Amino acid sequence: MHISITDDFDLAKIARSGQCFRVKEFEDGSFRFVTGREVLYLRQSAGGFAVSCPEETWQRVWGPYFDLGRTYSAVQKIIPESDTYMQLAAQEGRGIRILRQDPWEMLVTFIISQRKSIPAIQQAVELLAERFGEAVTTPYETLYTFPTAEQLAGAQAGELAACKLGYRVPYIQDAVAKVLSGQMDLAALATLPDAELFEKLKTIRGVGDKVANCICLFAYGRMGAAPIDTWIHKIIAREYGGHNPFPAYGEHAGILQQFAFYYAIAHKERFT
DNA sequence: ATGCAGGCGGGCT
DNA sequence: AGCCCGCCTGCA
Repeated sequence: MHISITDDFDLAKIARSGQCFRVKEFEDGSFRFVTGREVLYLRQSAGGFAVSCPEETWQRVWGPYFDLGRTYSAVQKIIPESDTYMQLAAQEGRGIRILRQDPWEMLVTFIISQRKSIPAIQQAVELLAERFGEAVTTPYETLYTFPTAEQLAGAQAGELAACKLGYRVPYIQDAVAKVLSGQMDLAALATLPDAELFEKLKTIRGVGDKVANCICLFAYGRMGAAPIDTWIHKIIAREYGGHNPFPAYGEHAGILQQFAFYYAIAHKERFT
């Protein structure tokens, strides 16, 4: 099927923006995204995109996933002239979207992410999926779903450790236990105000400010959440004299944070 | 080879 | 409340 997207939308930038760890970029310029049991292949073609799913699935699953209901081009215009770094970052990051991903997957993935590089995170997530997820076969490949809490519940600590989770194993076990017991109802959390959602997520071991903000932003679409990782920390120190510029951007903070992050990793030399 | 990579928990002040 | 240290593991 062929679709058109009029707003800012750049697959390569989205794939490299560090918010999703299971996206695959093929040599012919096409991309693969996975959420739940749904797998999407798409590539840019003549004024739009060729997508592997039917219209119904695109509307129901992938439109929300790519946050197509929001106009990202408008965000470019709200940055004041005085914020020169953000102007630059927003220009460079134009086309990135904040993906609306599965809360459970984000919870586990961002617990894993601490003290790991992006390739290392990807590796651990793939190992988890291969060992505990379910196989899904497409015309192009066989891949594995991200394991549910139920699927991880039976895992021995040693099996989790074999997925290169290291000291995070008890954190993942705590997340599994809290979700299975109903103590942490991830679907119900969607109705909570931002601050309450944030605090509730932090009751899981291994979830601190940064990880909780990532989950708020990438799973619950809380655009005011602006996670401060080492790169954003460097940006604040180096470009803003230690003053965090993101809170002042309110409900645009999360999107701008993502632009700022993308700019930093694309120009590492400027921050090292 | 020390230090670091998209932090966090626990103990201390 | 804020600071410091240790921590699985892979990599340069």
